[in-house]
Amino acid sequence: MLVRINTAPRMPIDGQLAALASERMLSEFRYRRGSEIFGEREEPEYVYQIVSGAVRTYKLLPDGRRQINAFHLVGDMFGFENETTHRFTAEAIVETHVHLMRRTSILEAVRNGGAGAKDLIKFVTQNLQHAESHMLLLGRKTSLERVTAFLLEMDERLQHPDVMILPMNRRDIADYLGLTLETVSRALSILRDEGLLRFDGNSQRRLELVDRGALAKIDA
Amino acid sequence: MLVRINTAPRMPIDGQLAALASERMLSEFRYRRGSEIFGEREEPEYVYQIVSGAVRTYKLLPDGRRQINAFHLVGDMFGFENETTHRFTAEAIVETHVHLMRRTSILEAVRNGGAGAKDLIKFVTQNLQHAESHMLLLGRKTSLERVTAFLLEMDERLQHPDVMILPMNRRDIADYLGLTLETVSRALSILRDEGLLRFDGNSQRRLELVDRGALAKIDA
DNA sequence: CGCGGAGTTGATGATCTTCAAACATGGTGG
DNA sequence: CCACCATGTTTGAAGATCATCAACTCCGCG
Repeated sequence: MLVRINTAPRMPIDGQLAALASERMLSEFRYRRGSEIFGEREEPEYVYQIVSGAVRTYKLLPDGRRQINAFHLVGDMFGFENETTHRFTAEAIVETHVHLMRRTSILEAVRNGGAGAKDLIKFVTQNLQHAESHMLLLGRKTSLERVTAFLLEMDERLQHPDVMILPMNRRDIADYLGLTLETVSRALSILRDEGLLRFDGNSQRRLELVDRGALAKIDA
Repeated sequence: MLVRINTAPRMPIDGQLAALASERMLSEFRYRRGSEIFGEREEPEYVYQIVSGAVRTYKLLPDGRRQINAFHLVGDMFGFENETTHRFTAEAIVETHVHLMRRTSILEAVRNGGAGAKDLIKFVTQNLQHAESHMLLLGRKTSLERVTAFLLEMDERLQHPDVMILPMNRRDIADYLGLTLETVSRALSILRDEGLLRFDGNSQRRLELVDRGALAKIDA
């Protein structure tokens, strides 16, 4: 049996602003694992689309508590701002290649009243929808439900691969779900012990969802 | 000394879509305290602007856990959807008067490429920004920080009244902050005991922020 | 191989929730 | 106009979940 994994074939680029993107693309850029792409409160200059790799965007509290807002995977666009400052910090989770385009050229396209405006509304709306369902998760779900929801979200975004390869570590997952890394680890162990989930071979980053139906039932 | 309170003078209507709204307004409508304005998964027909009163929008989990997404106050618009279903339920917290306009007429305005598109992007972006900072609150702040943040948010939205009159009860606040009503009550008691906050007269819904600076320091 | 980051697991503890009871508030009708 | 009642709020005690602290193991990489 052929095993699909989620790294090998580069996924088709499908961001809502793809048309704008490809027309206005400036250049490709590479970020090393862990490096910052832009910082919170910086002035936005570019909009980014991921060619390969993965990115986390997050906010920090003064004492260092971190809330990861979103993970951005291959094909995703991020970094767009209407306002004059970024609302997040963005970092490459692994070595990441992106396409850059100038923010101003996107804004211009919107001003010129083309299809750009509608695409942009859709883009922002999708971010909003994600944030809304994430608020429900953060405000009201248990740790087991959160971790399950995370797995199902990744599964869907990676198009249900046989083996899911997670680019992020347990701390990233924890900071996305409003938990600690230990709690994430324990939840994964429970799901594994219940047979809903299998770690692939030796790696704790490669996992296989054995029973998506049962997982969906856990995620309230 | 003259005491400003936040109910008396009807605030100027200032939603981002106000221009569209006033042009296309259909009619005024009244909702009784506690009544549903629209339900999650319903097809959106109208966009609403609050003339008087207050509205909560929320999502429910199957077992009844509730996450209130936002409170909408006088002048605020809500209920706009790009998609074909509402993503929330909306209920009147107190007796509420709204202006209705047809959703389709807004969409039309956007399609026609007027100023509508830009206003709409701004509107959706502001909702997104609110959701993003609320994710940080829900994922990473303590109960005392959450309640403090709530008070400061309301204070600002009501334009720093001397006496803040909250339309919502403790359970609503709790479901907004991802807490229980008891925890909210305890946090308010702490803030009162520390002298940062005063209950006005007998009512637990009328309160005065005595030391906004100290409150801002608590809200990390 | 061995080193260091990452992950798991266990023990303990803090915060928040749950359960419970008492009290306050504001609207209603006698 | 005031007593009454439903609803809302506070406070306390006990319990659950998740966080913290700690030790150990695993894995990937040089």
